[in-house]
Amino acid sequence: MPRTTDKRVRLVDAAKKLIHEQGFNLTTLADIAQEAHVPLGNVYYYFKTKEAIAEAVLANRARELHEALQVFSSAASVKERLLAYLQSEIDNVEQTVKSGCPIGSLCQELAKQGGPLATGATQLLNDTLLWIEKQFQAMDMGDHSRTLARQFMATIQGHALLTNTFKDPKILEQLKPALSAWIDSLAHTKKVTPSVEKMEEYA
Amino acid sequence: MPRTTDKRVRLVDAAKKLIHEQGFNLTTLADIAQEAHVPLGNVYYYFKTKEAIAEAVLANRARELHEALQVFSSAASVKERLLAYLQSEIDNVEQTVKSGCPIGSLCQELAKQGGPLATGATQLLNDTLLWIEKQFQAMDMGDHSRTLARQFMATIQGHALLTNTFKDPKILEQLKPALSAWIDSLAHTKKVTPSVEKMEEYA
DNA sequence: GTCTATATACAGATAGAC
DNA sequence: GTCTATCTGTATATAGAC
Repeated sequence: MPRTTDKRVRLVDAAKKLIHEQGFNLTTLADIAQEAHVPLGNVYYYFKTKEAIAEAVLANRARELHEALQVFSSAASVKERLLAYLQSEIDNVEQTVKSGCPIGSLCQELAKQGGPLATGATQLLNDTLLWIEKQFQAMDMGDHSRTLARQFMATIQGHALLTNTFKDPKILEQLKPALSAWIDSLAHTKKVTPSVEKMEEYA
Repeated sequence: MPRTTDKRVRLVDAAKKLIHEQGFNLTTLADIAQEAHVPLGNVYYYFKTKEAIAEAVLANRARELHEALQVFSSAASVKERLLAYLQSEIDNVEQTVKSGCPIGSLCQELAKQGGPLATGATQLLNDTLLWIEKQFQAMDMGDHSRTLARQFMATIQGHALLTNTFKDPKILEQLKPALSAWIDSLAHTKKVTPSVEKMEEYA
């Protein structure tokens, strides 16, 4: 963390990094203070509690996420938009190898302790899911958009878990051709047999 | 926890339950002792450290897993064997809604702290993955068995994460017809076009 | 606004009576 | 083998000098 930027920003950045790498419960305020080059006692001038820092981290991730989704949304086709999202995960694959998906692993951990932190983390996954669902709606997938969105997100989250567990970036990287083909197969299936029944084969 | 069974067993069962529900780091020895109806000081007669209890829990889960895989293996067809595995996850869906997949969430948490516990948790996922891979090999999927196994497991783990995050058992339950159809499509694809290229569409 | 020193709480772990 | 009492370390959080 650069020593020059605003302390509040440095603290949030440090917390964001350490919470991802070590998890929320294992990360101490002393860790965060050290990483941010801020004396421990000074942390409380900026944040009343440890939870308050975590909330700031969640807000930061939310802003970051919405900016990213905005960028992905500018791609011309549904397929390009969905693959842009996947590509952003692949761009961070070394982080994922080391510590898992920043959002997914946070949800796993915070879901267990409930409270406002769990809600905030869930919101991140939910916003992403809604964005993905919108893409499938643009593909005229109608009622199946939600199921397809879950399938898409679960595939990425599941592969992120395996990538982290087995420390192998290829697991996530190999998803790109596979999901690309999957999206094509959906469009293809739709053209050939627009019946609802056929959809379920891929849902 | 019944007060009558052996204390060591009660401690492991209590730790297993609480670690699943609260995570390893948030679960204290006092929690475990209370749940097992064992005085706190007595815990150390059975386990030297907190880590030692966690290792016993992992060993317990490993035994349980291997017994289950043994049972699934007795089904007649590959499809039935794979669906038996999925069904076992669905049978525990209320647990998953509450606390996520016992193995997957443990891997997420313990991967971040490294050490022998992370290795033990990884082993559980790896053993499962190898068993799934064996099933696809029995379907003559050859080199693609590993990729298909990852896809299968990632789908289940990903949906377990969403089930837990969004507190909705249907997310996991709806997987059964979807994965069933997916397995059929693999077999069908294989019969119609046994080329490697076509496989990747579903990988 | 900044930082040192410290209060408070509770975790893991131990000693030793029974 | 069992359990109470306690040690020790460390985390969150506060008080108050500068």
